[in-house]
Amino acid sequence: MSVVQLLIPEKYFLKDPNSTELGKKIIKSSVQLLDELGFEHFTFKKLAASIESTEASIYRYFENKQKLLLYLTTLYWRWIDYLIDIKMHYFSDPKERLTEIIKIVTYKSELTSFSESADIDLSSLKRVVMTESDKTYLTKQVDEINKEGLFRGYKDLCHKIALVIEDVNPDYAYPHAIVSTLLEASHQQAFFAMHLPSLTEIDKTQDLDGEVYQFLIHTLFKTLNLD
Amino acid sequence: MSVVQLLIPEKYFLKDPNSTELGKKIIKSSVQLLDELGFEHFTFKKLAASIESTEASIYRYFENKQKLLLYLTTLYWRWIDYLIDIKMHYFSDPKERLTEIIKIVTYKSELTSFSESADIDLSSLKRVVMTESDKTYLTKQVDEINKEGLFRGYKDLCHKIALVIEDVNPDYAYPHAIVSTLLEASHQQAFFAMHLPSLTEIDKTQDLDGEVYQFLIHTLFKTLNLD
DNA sequence: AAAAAATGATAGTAATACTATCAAGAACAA
DNA sequence: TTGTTCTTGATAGTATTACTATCATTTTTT
Repeated sequence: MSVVQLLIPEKYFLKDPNSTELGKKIIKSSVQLLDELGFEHFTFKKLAASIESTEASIYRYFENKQKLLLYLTTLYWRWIDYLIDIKMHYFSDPKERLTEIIKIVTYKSELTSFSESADIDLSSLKRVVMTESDKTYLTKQVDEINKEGLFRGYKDLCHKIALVIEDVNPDYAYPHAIVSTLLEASHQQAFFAMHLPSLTEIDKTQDLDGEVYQFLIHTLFKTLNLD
Repeated sequence: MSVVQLLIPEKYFLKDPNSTELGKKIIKSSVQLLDELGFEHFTFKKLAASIESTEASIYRYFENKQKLLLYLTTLYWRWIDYLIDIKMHYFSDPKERLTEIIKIVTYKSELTSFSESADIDLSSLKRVVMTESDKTYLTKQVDEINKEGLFRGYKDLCHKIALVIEDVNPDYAYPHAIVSTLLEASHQQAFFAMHLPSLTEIDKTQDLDGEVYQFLIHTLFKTLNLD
């Protein structure tokens, strides 16, 4: 089994967490703790305690918890991006390609074939991205963070999928808008199914991922006239 | 000109901010300050300073800033809900009704005819809802808050619109899901246009509200087979 | 005029989000 | 092998936040 290294550029950290044992522990444990506590109650002090290190040591890797979250979400999107690249080798029909992309984005099971040096629990990471990733940009510092290039991972992914959409329907006017809408919806609808069920028909007692997939495919195909 | 009183039930506050002058100042100023600082940097201490009162006094009205945000977002959704009720008197064709609803949701100018005893800047409130409202539910306390009934305003609105969708196309399987998706999208796409333009075709240098409207209408009508 | 309610003033606490300093141990190079 | 550098740990300290509590004063109600 091959080990994939997703390269995260250095603008995300002060010291590369992938370069040391402590760094890898920070990544692995932060995913767990974020999943458990949520971003608001997650602190570097608690993280330090959980890996038997110190606050000061963690601050040597990441400027603050926002940057750490940015690192983790970027890792997630880069990895989805990578999975898409691989699958695209096996499908050339743009309609099929679109279907496969939506599968990768929605199904937990599509994620498993990934292993990083700091072996991260991917279900946890997905839950963290689902619940916390919007907070990376819904802040007064968006423009600043954007200038530093820290939303690159998400933007690249969005653009990659938009190109497939242009391929399938060159007349459609909103390829990027529909991609960003549906990427967000994929997380939101799953979240609603679990916590605010009256906002969606998707039923958590059924096959949640499958239902989200059906909803997204239906919306996308109708919108792009692919039926 | 008639003054509309939107009733916000008492579960949102400790003391009704609409019942006193100080309370109205709290509401009015909190919208301004939230717009200016963002939720993370907004504190009751700063709010107290801005209205020349004290932290302790504000805590007599609201348990904490999350509850205050919940109050404000509910005010916003209730008011959209109310505007829809009015407009529905003038339109009986469900397709037209849908169009009018999307207009209310997207266009700033549709909001103006509202005046509350604590005269709130509606453009500010809309910006606050756009940027901060997701944070009311993206938290570990969702279920608890939901049990208290504090998402009622948003859920009621979503259901009201879903009924119109069922009216226009009884065979469509996801009325609530598409409504929650597009309500979220209406804010997100405007936010992206302003801060992360590569995620959308919507152009802030053009008529932003109008373009969001076009995108939503297109997506909705295609999805529901209304063309 | 008395009672009750609302507000202000002040103080205090635990937790958060850092920054700084110094010592100890590991790795690595000459 | 010794010396140097790099990494981590230990500890301390600061400003701010998110509250809670108490008591005095002002305003409103009866």
